[in-house]
Amino acid sequence: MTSSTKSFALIDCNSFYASCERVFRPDLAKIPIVVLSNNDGCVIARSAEAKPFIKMGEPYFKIKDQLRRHNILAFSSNYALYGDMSERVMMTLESRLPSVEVYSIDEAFADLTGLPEPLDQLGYSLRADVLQITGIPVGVGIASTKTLAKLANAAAKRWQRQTGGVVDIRDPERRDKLLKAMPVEDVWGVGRRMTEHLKAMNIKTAWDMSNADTATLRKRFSVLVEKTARELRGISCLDMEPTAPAKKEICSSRAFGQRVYDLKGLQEAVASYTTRAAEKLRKQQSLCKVIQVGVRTGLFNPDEKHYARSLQCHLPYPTDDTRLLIQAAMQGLDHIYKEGPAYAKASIMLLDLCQRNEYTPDLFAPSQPGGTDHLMQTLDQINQRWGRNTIKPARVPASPGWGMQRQLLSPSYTTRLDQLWVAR
DNA sequence: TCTGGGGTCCTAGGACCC
DNA sequence: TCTGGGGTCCTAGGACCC
Repeated sequence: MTSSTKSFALIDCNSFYASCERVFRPDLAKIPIVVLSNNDGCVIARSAEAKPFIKMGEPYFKIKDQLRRHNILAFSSNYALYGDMSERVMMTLESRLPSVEVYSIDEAFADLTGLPEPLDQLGYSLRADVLQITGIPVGVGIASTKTLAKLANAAAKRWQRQTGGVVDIRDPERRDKLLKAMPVEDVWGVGRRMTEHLKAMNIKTAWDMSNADTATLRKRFSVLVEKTARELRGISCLDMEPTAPAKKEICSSRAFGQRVYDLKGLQEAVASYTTRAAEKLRKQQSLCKVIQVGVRTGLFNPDEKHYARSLQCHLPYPTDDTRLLIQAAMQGLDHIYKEGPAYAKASIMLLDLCQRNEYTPDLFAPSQPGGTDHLMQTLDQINQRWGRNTIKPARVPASPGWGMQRQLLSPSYTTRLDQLWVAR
């Protein structure tokens, strides 16, 4: 028996959000850019030119001077634009590759096993095609396991000029050379805490981890860490997941643009988030048995009194009806609301989900109203066609006082007719 | 004044059962 | 001194990802 070696690629967009902002602003090609989180809170993406000056996660208000000094342009995040650009990139990859797994908004794995050599040439042509069709630059890492492909991709990014953005480490010699050059914290699945532990065990590089005793890793940490070490050795433990499984929980949570002090404001926010979460729920055709509502004050201002509560409410039967979910969330909110605190954030979680077609109605459950399915379907269709919140629950305000701050927002070039490019 | 949002998986430990 | 043993299920919390 010969074990056939697999080939994986990890294709990753460079500075994705920043690159999206540039696609429709060619004048920004050489200008450093950062993209901010919701409410213009902190930095979540940086173009290559901005990286030397600005750290990831820095609060915007703290770095305004630095941005000005280095002529760095800041943008509010524009998820309508990024989501749409992501779809274009993924469709381009899917049209050229037999098996693609969309891993995140800016990354995809591909199974290259059995495709004609040389695979690095395939990598170069993917790069060129995606750039030409979408305007987004990508890097490609190729290896015999997913974890190694991630590492190869990191190398393609780090040594972009030398590698042309494509790195193939299927050759064991090249693989080992890279493993020795990469610090252990750059390994996929090794975060900050794990890095500390591993370093204490004298495991400092990816190479050290690939040679570590797997039984010890499993015992001291978990089976995931063990798998990571095996994958670094070239033993594939993580397979492609071609179709995304249904989510097991759905969350909608957001910090407010301004502090909220009254119950009415919280009710509006909770109703809005519940509406969003219910849309996601119906999109994957699930029903929800438990809804959790939470509120909290700010985390960082020492002058504000802390208050945080959350509560789970059990629905009488699994449902995807926005109205029932809002009703339950409102009852929960009543229980955890207290007058006084300066509320900074509310959240909704839909838990204990089941698939619509797997659900067997409970003989002893309270009688279940029929006929709401069609209503929710129609609602979704109208909002899909005419834009989010064309039809919405009365409690959801059109422009709430607590809404997001996005003062540096670029136009939604690709998803809004009224914000298209204008040719003169 | 101003510090993101949305997920997954694993493990330990408690509750409970026989 | 010694205070059963073994199993399942659930939950909270930790760690990780982008």
